[in-house]
Amino acid sequence: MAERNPRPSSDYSPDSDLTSQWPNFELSEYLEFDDNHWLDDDREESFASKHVPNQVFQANEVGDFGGGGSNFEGSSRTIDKNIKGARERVAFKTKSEVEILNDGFKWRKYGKKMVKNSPNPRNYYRCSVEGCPVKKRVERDNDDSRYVITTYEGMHTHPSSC
DNA sequence: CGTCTTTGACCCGCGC
DNA sequence: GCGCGGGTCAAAGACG
Repeated sequence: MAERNPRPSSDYSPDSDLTSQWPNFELSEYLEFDDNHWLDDDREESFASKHVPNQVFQANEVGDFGGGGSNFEGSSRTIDKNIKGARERVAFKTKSEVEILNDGFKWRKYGKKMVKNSPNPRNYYRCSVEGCPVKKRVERDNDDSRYVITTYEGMHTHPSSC
């Protein structure tokens, strides 16, 4: 475990470099967190009405995830609108070999935990930028280890670059 | 040198 | 009241 991922440290080009790392990852499912009803009891049927049916995002799209816009709320769909608190939760089921999906932000791992429901450990990431209350939870699917479930919590209060 | 990673332990909340 | 689970923080170490 000497090296992790070819991750851009300070400045990277969300054009060619990213393409090198992320040729194209398949966003299998897009979960929306409002209350707490996600793949919990009914699973797919629960979010089947709002999930993205096998949408393939190009590397450019990934860069636009956080680089172009601000957060997912203005880039994807209506994540907020009537959230009672201030902790937006968005979960993405991504098909990728690595769990460190580069969304244009720098994340610092602050904890790892083994969940009983999955043979895979759950990783906790936090935005390296001070003042950014954004937290990320990465967990591998217990059914399909080739899928990674990334849960974003909070909103970025700073631009990913510039 | 600075930054990030890793593991363990601790704490809190909830359930029974 | 106790137990379990989940989540977070901290320190040390390693690497670029």
